[in-house]
Amino acid sequence: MPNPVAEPQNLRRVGLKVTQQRIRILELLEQSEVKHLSAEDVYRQLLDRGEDIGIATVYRVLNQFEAAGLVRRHHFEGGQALYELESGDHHDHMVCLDTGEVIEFESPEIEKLQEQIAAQHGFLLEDHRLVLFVRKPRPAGRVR
Amino acid sequence: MPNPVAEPQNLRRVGLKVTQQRIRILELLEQSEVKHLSAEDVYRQLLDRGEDIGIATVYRVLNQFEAAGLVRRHHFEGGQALYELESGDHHDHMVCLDTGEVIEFESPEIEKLQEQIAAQHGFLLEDHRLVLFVRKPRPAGRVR
DNA sequence: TTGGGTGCAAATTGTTTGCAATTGT
DNA sequence: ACAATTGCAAACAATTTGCACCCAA
Repeated sequence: MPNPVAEPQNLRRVGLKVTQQRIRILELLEQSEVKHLSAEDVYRQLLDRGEDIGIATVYRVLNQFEAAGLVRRHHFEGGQALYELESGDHHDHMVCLDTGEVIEFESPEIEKLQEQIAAQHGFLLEDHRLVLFVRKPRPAGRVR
Repeated sequence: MPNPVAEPQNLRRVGLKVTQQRIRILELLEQSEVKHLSAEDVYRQLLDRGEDIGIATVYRVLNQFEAAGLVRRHHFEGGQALYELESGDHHDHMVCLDTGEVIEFESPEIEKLQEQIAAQHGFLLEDHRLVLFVRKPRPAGRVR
């Protein structure tokens, strides 16, 4: 079975007390269809589920999770930050400009090139952010 | 001579009235040593130069410039957006985690890979954002 | 002259923080 | 029991907006 993230030991492992709220947030991130959620999304969905939680707690917990490496924070387009569960694999994102859909992808080739470029400038690559903004091509022969 | 950006015709070309404020902002972006400035940076520096301008105008003008393709907005780390003159060439950025220094670089190979990846997913690449977070390596043999 | 542009202050949006009450260990 | 965590409301930071006045075309 896949290692479920919303497990008490995962919280203990990173030195966080196992509270209802933290478990609920992890569960939500894990179960959600949409993988990239804003703090507001998390808050609203938990309220909808009948959970008792405050927006401040959501922000605090997401920050702690990020610091602990449990989640990753993104700043695609639009003011708010989006959080996704840190799955371990390094993947980047493609955002459809028409639908807002977020697609994940991996490219070891690009990663390697990034390392090389950093090295060429005398730096060590610690992390990176790559987002492709894309669009469905107009089908051939189809015109407005 | 290199085509100066802070020229009336560049504003007219994109359908914007030629105002003192717009000219001043373009001049500042063009002359500034540091290429990536926040709205606040632009505002303060213009005030320091003795210009009479409001922060709201700076935001409005920078937004118009972005829409017109004259500047590019970035969201590296930290809350605020940074703006840089759109120079035409496609370059990406490397941010030093220790110093905050921003280095620009180009990589046609990475660009090509991006196109391929988008295509593999049935999309057309419209734009992208790539930021490398880097750090100076601890010199060999030197230990804390 | 006149519609776009500006400055000011107030309003929004997204996020953080102080503090008393609550809860996990 | 005791420190960590929570919820609320207030505080913040970055950016946007309403509106009366102003200025480039």
